[in-house]
Amino acid sequence: MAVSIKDIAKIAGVSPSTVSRALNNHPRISEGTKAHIQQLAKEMGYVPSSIARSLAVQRSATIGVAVTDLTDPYYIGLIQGIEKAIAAHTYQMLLNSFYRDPDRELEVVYDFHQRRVDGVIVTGSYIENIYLDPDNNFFKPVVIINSLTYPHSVAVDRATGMRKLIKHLIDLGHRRIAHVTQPRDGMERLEGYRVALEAHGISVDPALIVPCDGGIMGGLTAAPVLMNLAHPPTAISCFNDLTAIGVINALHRHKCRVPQDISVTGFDDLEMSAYYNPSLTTVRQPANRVGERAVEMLIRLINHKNNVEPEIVQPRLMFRDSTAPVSLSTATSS
Amino acid sequence: MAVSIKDIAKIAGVSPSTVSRALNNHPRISEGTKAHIQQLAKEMGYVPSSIARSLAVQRSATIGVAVTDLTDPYYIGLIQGIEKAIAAHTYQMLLNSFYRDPDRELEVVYDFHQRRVDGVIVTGSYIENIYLDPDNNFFKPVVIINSLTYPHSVAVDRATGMRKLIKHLIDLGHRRIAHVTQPRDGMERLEGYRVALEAHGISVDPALIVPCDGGIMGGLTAAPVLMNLAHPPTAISCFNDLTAIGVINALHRHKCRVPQDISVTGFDDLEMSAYYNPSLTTVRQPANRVGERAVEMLIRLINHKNNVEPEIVQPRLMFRDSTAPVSLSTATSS
DNA sequence: CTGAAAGCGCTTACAG
DNA sequence: CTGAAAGCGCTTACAG
Repeated sequence: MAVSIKDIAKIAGVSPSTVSRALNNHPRISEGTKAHIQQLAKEMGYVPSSIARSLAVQRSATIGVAVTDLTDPYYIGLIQGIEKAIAAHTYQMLLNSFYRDPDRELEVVYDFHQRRVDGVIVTGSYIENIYLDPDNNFFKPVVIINSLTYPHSVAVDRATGMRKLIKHLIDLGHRRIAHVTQPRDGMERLEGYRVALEAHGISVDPALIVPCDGGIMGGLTAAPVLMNLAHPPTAISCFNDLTAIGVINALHRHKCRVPQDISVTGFDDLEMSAYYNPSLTTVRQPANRVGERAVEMLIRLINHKNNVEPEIVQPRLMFRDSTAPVSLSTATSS
Repeated sequence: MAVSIKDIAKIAGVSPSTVSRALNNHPRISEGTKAHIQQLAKEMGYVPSSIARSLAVQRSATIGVAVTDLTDPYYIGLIQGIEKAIAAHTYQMLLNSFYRDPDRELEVVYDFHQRRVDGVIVTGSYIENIYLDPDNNFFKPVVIINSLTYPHSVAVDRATGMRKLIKHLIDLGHRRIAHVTQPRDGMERLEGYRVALEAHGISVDPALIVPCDGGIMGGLTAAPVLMNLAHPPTAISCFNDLTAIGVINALHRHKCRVPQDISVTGFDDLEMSAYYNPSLTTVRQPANRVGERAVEMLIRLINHKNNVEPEIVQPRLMFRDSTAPVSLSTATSS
């Protein structure tokens, strides 16, 4: 269909080998023929086939990225960093989401292998052990984002982030602090919450821990559950910023003011969160940077550098307007 | 490196052709050998090479997607729809952004052609004429999202959306209506703004039209410019929701209440916008659906169906809490 | 139902 | 500096 190296060779009166070398700036080729062939290629509208090249050289210059959820802005931040770094290294990105379905995750990564990507990145894997098992034919390196156990991973220390955030609330005088958790991905944060409370001699009240789906809707449904408690919280720490926004919306409907009547915290620090009303106190996960680091790590692995170590990055607290000292009225009434 | 069809053939004692057919469920193959070979393939950890297959069958089952800006949630909505539809058709997606750089757009699409994608989708192209030019060797179909002139495109009628939105403001009594525009991508919306004003006998005041970058920051800087006018607006229509959020933030800093003192409108209807405070009056662009439609159209083109016509989808107005009747004080003072 | 052969479009060690 | 040949891992028309 398209013009090939052979077509050019025929017209130029040289061998295909020569055309290939001319096009690839091979050192041992006369300047004359090189120029001529490159000119000819342009005229003939030659577009090299990377797929034929990939077959010959046994690398595709492609990285497969399997992402947890395209609907969650946090993962988008990861993708931004990944895409930028991949492009900077002149790779291409095959992108797929698996929407928290382990079977789909496996399918996607298997398909990446069929397509002979040079490596894969997966965010929030549910099946990381499978990648470790040698007889699964996953013969390409895979880097996992946000695993604490996988050897090739870059992760944010969320437990510590949440622990500090809860400490902030305690310092503000809060004692009844709720946590809206996401059962699949929120275990580290929940742990940080527990550790912080216990470190301050506050016992964990199971009634104050409610599950959510990780989106705005989850916050919307979680808040009423908490506010209808006989003994409601004075602060609500949320799985992420989206949940916090849902919680704040529900609170407003309950005529609860944030932060005057109740404090609310997020997690992620989405771009929007600084401009929400009230602006969100939250934990910044440096998603772009984590994405970039994952690509760097993967490329080291692809190039068989063996000095790769798991990376853990510390998140940073962002104190803003959605938290305040516990209000006297609420605190005494509780 | 990995096991190939030939390896299997050797062990099974059949020809590679037979292995290929067994693996592909070819009709004329005995059940016995088929089962045996499939079993063997599994045992040997065979992972077929789609890249070799692509070379042989001359299709890659891959679609290239070039997207304007990965940082803008509107485009993410498009990508969600695209990814879903691509996966449903068992294609794979190669994703790249070009961040509004026409040269980069061309590079990306050229690279897609090198990789022999079966088709490409580009959002908000800056170089659509190039795709039309027959001697550019773009021998694969390309569908453009949001072009009004390209023959294979699906677009939202933004001019009409904006026109209706402005009419809504006029119906609320507003006469001094500003528009925060984005010079590259906002021309249709600006046009809708103009047409609406003129249709109601309101002359367009150039001082009320200010440019922005399409993000929150743009709104943040545009609002003060408008409020410092001798004759400030009573309503501000924004390029998109992000801009509106920036504008509202800046307004709050100016001690202006939205919508009591001034109305603000967005465009896009991001998920967040219904949960912003105040919730945003805006125009919904059905990004997911547009993305899906673009994939459907592209696949028709790939399969050489010739009944493809440009699609234009009508957006829908979402009336919420960021707009209100013009306040008497402000209106009379102006 | 199965095999030998040619081909997809490149690259690259080996000769010259 | 250039060419002939083999190979990357598949598919598929042509015979049998």
